[in-house]
Amino acid sequence: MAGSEKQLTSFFIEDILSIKEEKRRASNCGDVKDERSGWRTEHTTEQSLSLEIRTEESHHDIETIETSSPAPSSDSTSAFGKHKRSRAAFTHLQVLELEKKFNHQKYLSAPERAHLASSLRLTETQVKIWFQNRRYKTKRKQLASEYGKDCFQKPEGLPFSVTEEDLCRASLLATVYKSYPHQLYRPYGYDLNGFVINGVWRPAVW
DNA sequence: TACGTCAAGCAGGACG
DNA sequence: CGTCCTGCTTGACGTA
Repeated sequence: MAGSEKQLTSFFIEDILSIKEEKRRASNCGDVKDERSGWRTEHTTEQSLSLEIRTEESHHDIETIETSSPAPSSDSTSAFGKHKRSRAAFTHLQVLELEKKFNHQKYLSAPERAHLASSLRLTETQVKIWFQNRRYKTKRKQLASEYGKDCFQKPEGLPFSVTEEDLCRASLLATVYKSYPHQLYRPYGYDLNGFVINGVWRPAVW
């Protein structure tokens, strides 16, 4: 088994275990997620769906769980008509499948997105936003680690002692203040370890 | 209760 | 002009 495949498999195992643990806690303690938000309880109960997914890696494992993700088209206004934003919580299995797809390709075509959305009982917009956020998250982490590495290579340049964690946090702040040159920004043409053809991410060795 | 995480909102740009 | 992208920001929620 290849290294990356092994890593992916262990990731799936961890996730499945965490799902089981969450289920166990839910059955022991009851649903406490919505204690602080009556609005969310009402909303998600209406929108709750049963999700059944057979993963490619574990064909013997069929998980049926409740998703608390509300459809974005659902009404989320208060009695005063002021918009109140929801925050859908995707299930572990939904995230698992999204991660699996993201691991394979960083960008989805419209048909791929539609297929994934329907198979996960999500909207296409939710899948699109998830991939956008996921790419941004990956980039932030990459920038953080690179920035941290650079700083550790020149410890004499720092006026005080800092940990690697501090540097990672600092680099995140650096992105906020747009510290990297705008000229390096290539919206569609690149990714961390590959490139994009017709909106579909391809690895560098593709 | 402060803080971290993450889905969704928003602005602005590229592209067909 | 519509769609999708990046690069944040916002706000709901979990947790230490």
